[in-house]
Amino acid sequence: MKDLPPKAPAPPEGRRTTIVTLSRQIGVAPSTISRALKGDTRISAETRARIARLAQELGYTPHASARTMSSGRSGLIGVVLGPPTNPFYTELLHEAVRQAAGRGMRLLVIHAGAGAIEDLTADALLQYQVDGCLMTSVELPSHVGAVCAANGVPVVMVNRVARLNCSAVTCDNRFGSRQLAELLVAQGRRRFALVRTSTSSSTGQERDQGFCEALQAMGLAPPRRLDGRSTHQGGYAAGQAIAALPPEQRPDAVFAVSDVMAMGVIDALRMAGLAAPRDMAVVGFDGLPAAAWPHYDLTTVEQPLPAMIGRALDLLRARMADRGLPDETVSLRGRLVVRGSSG
Amino acid sequence: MKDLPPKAPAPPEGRRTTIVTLSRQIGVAPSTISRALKGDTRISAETRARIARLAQELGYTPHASARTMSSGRSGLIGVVLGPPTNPFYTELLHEAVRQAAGRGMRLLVIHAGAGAIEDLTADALLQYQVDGCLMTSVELPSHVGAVCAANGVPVVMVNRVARLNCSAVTCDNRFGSRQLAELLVAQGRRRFALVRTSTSSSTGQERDQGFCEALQAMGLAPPRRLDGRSTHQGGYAAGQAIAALPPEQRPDAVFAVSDVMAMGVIDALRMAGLAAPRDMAVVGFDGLPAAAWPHYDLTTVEQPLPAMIGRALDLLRARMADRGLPDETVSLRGRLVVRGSSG
DNA sequence: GCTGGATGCGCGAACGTTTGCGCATCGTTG
DNA sequence: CAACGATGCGCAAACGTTCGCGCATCCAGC
Repeated sequence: MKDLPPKAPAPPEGRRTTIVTLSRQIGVAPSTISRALKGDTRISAETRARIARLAQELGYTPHASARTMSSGRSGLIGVVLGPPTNPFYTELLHEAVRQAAGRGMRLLVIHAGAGAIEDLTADALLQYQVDGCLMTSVELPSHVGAVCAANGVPVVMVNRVARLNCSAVTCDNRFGSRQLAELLVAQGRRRFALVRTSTSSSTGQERDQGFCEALQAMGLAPPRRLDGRSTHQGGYAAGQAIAALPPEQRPDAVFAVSDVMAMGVIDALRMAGLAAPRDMAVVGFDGLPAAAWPHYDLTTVEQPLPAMIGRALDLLRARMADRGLPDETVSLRGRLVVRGSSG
Repeated sequence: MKDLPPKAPAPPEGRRTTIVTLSRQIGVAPSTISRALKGDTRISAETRARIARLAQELGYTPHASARTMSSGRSGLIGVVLGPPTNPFYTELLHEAVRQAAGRGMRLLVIHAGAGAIEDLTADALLQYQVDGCLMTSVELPSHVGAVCAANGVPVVMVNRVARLNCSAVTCDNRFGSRQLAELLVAQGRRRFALVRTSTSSSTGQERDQGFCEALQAMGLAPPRRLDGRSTHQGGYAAGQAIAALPPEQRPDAVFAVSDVMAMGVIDALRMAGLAAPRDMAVVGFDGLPAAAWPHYDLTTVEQPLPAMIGRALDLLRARMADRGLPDETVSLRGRLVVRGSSG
């Protein structure tokens, strides 16, 4: 099924090429076609080859709905996406689309954005018989979770710890934050500020805690905490607040628990005439492409997004094949990327 | 079908509630249930009410695949999304998700990113019988277009002029750019630079032309052109190049044909010790939320995204109902948003 | 020559919905 | 009183796949 020749986009005849079309032309039963195309070895290699050839010649494409009807599997993965204010979700979606295609899965966007999910929206899960669900939103999409649980649809949370009955894939937030703390301390920084998230984001909490524990372990005072609301604007506001502090109270290092907030901090500092790392080190977490821009040159922990999505899809696939597999939580270590902003 | 009460997430019995379940309980034929739920007036109002009540009680949800099989319509809209480097596409996706849900449509992500679309990916269009396709990518997704055309799937391009046989919804790029040119000239700017896109993006071309025509009409010299590659980084590089010019050759105004590049320009200027609008006015196009940040305070033309998506979905819906409607191109005027960066 | 297992394939039901057509029943009109 | 048009609903055939069985055919072994 690899390098196909040009391939006629559509059979000239009005009707779609189906398994029955093929079966008649070859002279075997439709069930044989179905099995052959799946590579069932009970069908002779020769017959399989003939069928594959004809299928390609006629531009046969399986009808997903028909398959869903009879097999119960749709090949669809429902996706619940976080708000557009954090580019991380955009990266995540792109990676998910890319990897899903390679596994014969498609992404059905159930919901995108910050708001809660309406019942009507969540119904898509049932209507389209999604095989699994990928959730990335920071907020807990209550109804979707309930629907999935009630219908045995496996759920995997990405970048968020599991709630309800579901699996999860996250970056090792504590470890990453500890690395950042240790880096900063090694650079000589001693007075810390932490820009946290306001929502009950588990990811934010873990990064917060990991950082503080590391400071404590090194015998340092806990950081001054500011709310960054998970957005650039929130980080900007926090940066302004920090810049407005009298110099003797100013931290010499700022950890924003997500890159997008760290960028806000940097921009605010710069507007106030301060610069990272000259006046203050700034570090983030996520590993957004933008963190690498010379403008930010942000030290951060890069989440292993490809690996995370890969594991998430694998977890889903395993649970589609065998509901009843226990929930699983996977934590992957990110990569500390030291750039200029940390001094 | 509005304010539903809590609604049992799933019927306790193992099997899904179908139209047949309902028909048996009510004592009418399945076809009657089907018609009643669609509000067919051939079914008496009383029967319809009874059916609606039971359906809700049992938590009936139509089976999308079954519907697709028999009616040929899937309720799915294929989406081809541009690269993650331009936040505009993220905004677009979110708006599309929001509006599609309200119309009983769902979004199936066919492809996301900058690269060309593989045949295997495009096959999803056929497999899932998408009713229509929304394309936003800057690049021309050749194969998808061909597949759609060959199978009578209506296509609407958003933020891109029509090619092949399809409709399109765009912002009035020429008009918007002209407004920007006139604004800048009114502010006393005379020496212009234009940061354009390298790809053969129709949108970029139109904005470029609109701006230049306006300058010409006002008797001014054409702008110096730089390539911004449609990314922040590209804009940044262009900004660096501009900042590196000897002062007497420097433009006093820069038009980047998309906000994301304009932001790159601003960041580069700032890094070089220059500032907008003090040393140079900078304006963009798109109306990204980020343009409003105090950090950028970017004058721009805001694309009427909600209206654009709305029109796009309406165009699709009309063409699903009646293939054979002629292709249509809709151009909507954006709103000039004057902020600080234009001086 | 008969049993026994591969090997290779066909039969037919099932999945849940839509939809064209047709058939009662009822009230109205000529 | 017969003919007739509404009104309200049922019948049954699709739609394209999958999958549990079951049935030939063939070859080997006793």
